[in-house]
Amino acid sequence: MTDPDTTPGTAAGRRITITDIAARAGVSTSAVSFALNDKPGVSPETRERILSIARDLRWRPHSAARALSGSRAGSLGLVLNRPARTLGTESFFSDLISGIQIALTGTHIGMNLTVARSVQDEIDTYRDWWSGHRVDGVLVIDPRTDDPRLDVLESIGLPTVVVGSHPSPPNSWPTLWLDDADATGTVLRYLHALGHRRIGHVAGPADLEHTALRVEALQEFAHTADLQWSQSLPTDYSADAGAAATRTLLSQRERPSAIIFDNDILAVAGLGVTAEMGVAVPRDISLVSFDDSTMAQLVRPALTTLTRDTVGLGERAARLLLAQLDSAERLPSQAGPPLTLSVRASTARVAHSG
Amino acid sequence: MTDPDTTPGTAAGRRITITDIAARAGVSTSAVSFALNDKPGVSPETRERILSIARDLRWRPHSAARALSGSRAGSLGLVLNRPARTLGTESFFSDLISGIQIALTGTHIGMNLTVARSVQDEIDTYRDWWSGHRVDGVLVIDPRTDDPRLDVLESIGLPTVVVGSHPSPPNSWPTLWLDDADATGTVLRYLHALGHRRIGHVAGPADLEHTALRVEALQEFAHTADLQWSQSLPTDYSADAGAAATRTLLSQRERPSAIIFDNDILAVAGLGVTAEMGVAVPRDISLVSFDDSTMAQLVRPALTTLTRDTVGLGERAARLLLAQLDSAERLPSQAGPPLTLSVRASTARVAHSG
DNA sequence: ATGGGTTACTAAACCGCTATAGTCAGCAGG
DNA sequence: CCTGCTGACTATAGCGGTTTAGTAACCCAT
Repeated sequence: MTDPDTTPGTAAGRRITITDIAARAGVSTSAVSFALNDKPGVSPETRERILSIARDLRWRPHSAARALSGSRAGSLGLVLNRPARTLGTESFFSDLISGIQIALTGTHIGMNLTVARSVQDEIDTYRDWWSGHRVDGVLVIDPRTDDPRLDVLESIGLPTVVVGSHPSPPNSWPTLWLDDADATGTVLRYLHALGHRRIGHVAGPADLEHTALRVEALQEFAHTADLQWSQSLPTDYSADAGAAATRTLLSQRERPSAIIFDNDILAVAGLGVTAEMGVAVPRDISLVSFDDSTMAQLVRPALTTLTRDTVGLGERAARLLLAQLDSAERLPSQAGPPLTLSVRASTARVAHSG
Repeated sequence: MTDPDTTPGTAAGRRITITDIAARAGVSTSAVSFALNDKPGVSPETRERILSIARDLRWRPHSAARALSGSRAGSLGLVLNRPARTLGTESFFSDLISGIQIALTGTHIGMNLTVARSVQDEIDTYRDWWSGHRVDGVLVIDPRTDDPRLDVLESIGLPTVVVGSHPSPPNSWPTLWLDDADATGTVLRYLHALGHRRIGHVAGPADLEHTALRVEALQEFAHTADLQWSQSLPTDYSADAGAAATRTLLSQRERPSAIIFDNDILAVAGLGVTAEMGVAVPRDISLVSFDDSTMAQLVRPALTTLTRDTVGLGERAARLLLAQLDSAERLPSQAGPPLTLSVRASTARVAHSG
């Protein structure tokens, strides 16, 4: 009807483009582009003039136009792939995301997030993101043995940083890794020192790398430290599975004096089972959990946990990915923040049994 | 050196474009575009041929190109703005995100996520997203009284759906709302029926709309149902604040026989305080929590909660936003999924006090 | 046979930005 | 005076789609 630019009250204003800046500065759009991207081809005075106009006009690059003209999508991708139920309860993801965001503030880079329901689903997402030019790189969590996701990411050449439990092989995408075996050793040595010789383990999904590492660490420890008994039971990280596994462990003829849980949900579910079965914590049994969250501190007795700085982990992973985007070669893997033991009320010296 | 297309082993393959499809089908790129977008202008046979080639080639639209020409960014935005600590523990956000993702599967629309540290921060994000054409619309949560975010979103004309506690005023962006006053009434009537006449309330931040509604509902109920005593204490949703508020309530000369918590973190923290102060749940005091999460079910005693389908909420909010994107007018607000009371072990008839 | 209306397509402009090739003035060197 | 070079720009060709304005072929009615 009327010129939308001048119609008062129209909802959406027109966005500022470099053409507007060019017009106002009396130069070509190329000059504006050079100035805004810190490239040679404009005099210092002109550059400053252009920058100040851009600032005045609150100009922001049209991310699609940038992405289209070759360079960057200006976005990182993260796919969450865990049972929906688990997702919400664990603080791991939100902490990780908070950390990523810290790394991203200041840069004009955003984050794309998706929830996948299977590995195949996740792979499809990576493919879509890649062919759709939606993200410049992705963060992959929970690496598996012979992870098909990494093969795909390798083949399409989508820059990746893995958050995992050991350095990635040379010539593959870098990993930010946490030493799960070492952390498990820390817990086991502590329990051993408290006199525990029968140790149960309510583990995560068997195909996750860090599950394997923890299970292995327990087996090895049982061997070298002459435990009387030890057992790892895999779960899907759900509360129900955690409760069931705990019931199984507590129903042994001679029950364990300590149980290690692979995350807080399993641990809290297990704690509920101890109450249900009349086993006192920590008098009759000691509980330790991986993945320290607020929940672990809030339940009674508060849980002894392996604390790790997940926010810092996310931040460092994102920074590593940003660096990888700017690098022609593969960057080396890095060791992530250490896991430390936060001792609370759920662990104690083993009682002299009658 | 050599043609990257034919060089074996090069990491990144070339992306498929509609030009490839057009060449293979022997038609123009326009015809391909028509076919892929279900627009008239191509015969059914040609359309089918084009579609099958696109499928074979695993073509995906270049989101940036689409965004640039078609004016759609192909992405929704969500800004999380709560204390970092809270973020992780509450399942609300992850559930909401899961729901949004459900609504988004199938569409070729993605989700942009950011964490903000203040309202101003959040507003800046919306501005950036809008001028950078990064998102087509946003989901706004936790509306406040006289919310400045909504003013900004209104003025820049960025399509919005609010997740709130009452319908939005006409001619503003639609709200998907949960009836907090009604839900609070449900809890209060139940507690009243159990004989409770002294009811405490550990609330959320005072400037959130739903906090105000709940506080108001309690006051009104206290008046009409002749409670002997009632009090709402605001918190910042943190566990520490929840514990402190609970201590305050339990330190009354004559303490409440029931406490309502505005979310599970507060409730679990409060439950810890009852243990610490030797107040038995539910014998001495009944606890009810809003925002049912796994945590509420896992602690002992399991918490009676107001259960709501947060995943469904996210899904419906996203669908409403998608519909709003396609609509010229403002869509009407909708009532969200109902809140229902899940009674567990933390509530009981009030004991006859001596 | 002519005009008018479909139908099925193609050509080309355009979205905002980047990047390459040109243009032009000014200056140095032979 | 002509050539060559440099610095500061401009013109313009994409990037991969969408969309508008043709256009040619065909059918039907007059």
